[in-house]
Amino acid sequence: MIAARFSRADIDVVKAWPFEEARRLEKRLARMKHDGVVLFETGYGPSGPPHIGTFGEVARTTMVRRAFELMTGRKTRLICFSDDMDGMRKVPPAMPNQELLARHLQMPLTRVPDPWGTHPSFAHHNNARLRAFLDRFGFEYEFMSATEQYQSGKFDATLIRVLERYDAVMEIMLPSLGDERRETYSPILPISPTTGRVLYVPLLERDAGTGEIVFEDEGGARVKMPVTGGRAKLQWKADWAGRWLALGVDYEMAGEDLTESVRLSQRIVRALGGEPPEGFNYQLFVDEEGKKISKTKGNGISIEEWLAYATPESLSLFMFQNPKAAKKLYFDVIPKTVDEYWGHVEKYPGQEGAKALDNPVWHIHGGQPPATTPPVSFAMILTLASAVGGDPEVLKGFIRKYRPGASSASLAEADRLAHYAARYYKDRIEPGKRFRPPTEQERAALLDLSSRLKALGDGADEDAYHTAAFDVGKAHGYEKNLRDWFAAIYEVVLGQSEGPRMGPFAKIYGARATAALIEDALDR
RNA sequence: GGGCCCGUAGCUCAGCGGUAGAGCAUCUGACUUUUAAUCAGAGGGUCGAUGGUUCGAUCCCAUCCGGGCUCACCA
Repeated sequence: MIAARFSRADIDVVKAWPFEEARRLEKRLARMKHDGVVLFETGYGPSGPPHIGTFGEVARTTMVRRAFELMTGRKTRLICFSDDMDGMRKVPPAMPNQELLARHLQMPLTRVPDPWGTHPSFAHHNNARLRAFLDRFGFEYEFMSATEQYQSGKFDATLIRVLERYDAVMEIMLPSLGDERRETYSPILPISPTTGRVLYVPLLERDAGTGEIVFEDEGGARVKMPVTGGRAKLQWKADWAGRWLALGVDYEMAGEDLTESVRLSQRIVRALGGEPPEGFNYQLFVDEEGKKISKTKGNGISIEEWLAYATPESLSLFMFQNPKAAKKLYFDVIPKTVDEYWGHVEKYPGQEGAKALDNPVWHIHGGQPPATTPPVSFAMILTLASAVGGDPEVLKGFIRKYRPGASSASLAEADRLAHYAARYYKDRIEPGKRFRPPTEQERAALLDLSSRLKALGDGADEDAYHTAAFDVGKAHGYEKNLRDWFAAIYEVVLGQSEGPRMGPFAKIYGARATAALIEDALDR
């Protein structure tokens, strides 16, 4: 259906990065003579809630996936893999039941009780949050749990393979380790049969033939047991490599902070006889000053904040743009990104072939961008909000005044934006408002305007209010410079230097309400 | 210090071998009951710097400068 619009020639010249990625993936598959279902993966660590980086990774991976599907017509899957068998290294702060968590340190996250008591484990709780999070954006994916994979035996063959290629794996890993860890390192971590903790202990003996290892358990006993069936797991870089091999992952991207890990995991998977997936390192986000975003410092913005003030599509656009550059993630980019998104939506229907495929909205919507745009820009709604305050209903009224001919679908989009704008105004603009006191001349004129508005009442025509505003200005000495009069209204009453046309404003906001606004300002 | 990534107009980005582009922002003009609408127009970049390859480089190569990440442990 979608493909009918684009020829192979179009697709071959598209420059948009998801297509560049798809081309690299296509080459990999050709090299491997791989003609099955193509597997994309993203990883998630369930020791905390999903965050903006989680969104970015899934969104960007999905963009590559859709480009690849269009390019090749092949079947694909996206696995969101949760590392929920990892041991809990430390108690995550800001959570209930700290002492309960503390008692389960080093245990697999699926063995740690849920501090909120709503799920079978801490990991189950966070996994559920991940899924709810991804579902909220409509991502198409399959969730996969490390614990389930290990326990089901899906990774058994890979664990045995690690035993077989143990020396090669160690040779890759050891140079990357510090002296202390080098002494005790093992790519295979047994789960203690007595305490249930993930053990970071050396393997005293190993037998690839029987699949058994010998290690010193907590308490000092020498234990011999098989690595299979969830009794042991792989450690980090070997784990990643093992997963690629066991699942047959074809594409996975990672943050640039993981560049070195990716390199090592690639070498390991080769040592195990596999082929590393295609993928690239996207850059991390920075704050307005170009500094790394850290949760403890609280710089930059969180996904919750972005979605409080703007649409998910705008966030997707942000993720689409320039993934190889360290992008500045701060408040001022939000409104801009929202309007850029609509600009791209507007252009899309008029674009053909490669041009359309280069358009970010093709990628944001997996080839099916919406046809409707709001009748006013988000910037416009924000300025409106800054004049009339953060009441979405009032904003909606204004939008209909500004664009009487707008379709209902278009207005629905604007209404959605109005709610974001209202919130943005209340949190970000209103606190910074500065009202100046009126001069005596202005005070008299504003009082006059207030009483005339009250006299006209709420039912009058907007022209009547507008005329009143001009009459008052003329009557109070502004006949030659009415601009100053209006500026005075905005600065004294609205706390800003510019504002809306007074007639429509009074009509929609209400004549009495406007009068009250003026009187409040004079009482300030 | 080593490795990887990035550096195009005020901002966000596109262009990736053939006389510098878009959106937003800014400024000007029009609409004469406004100053956020709308329309028309303008200014603004030695494409981080320097060398090299080429008839020709923002685009290729080298070096340098600036920024980010990474080089105990954990993931």
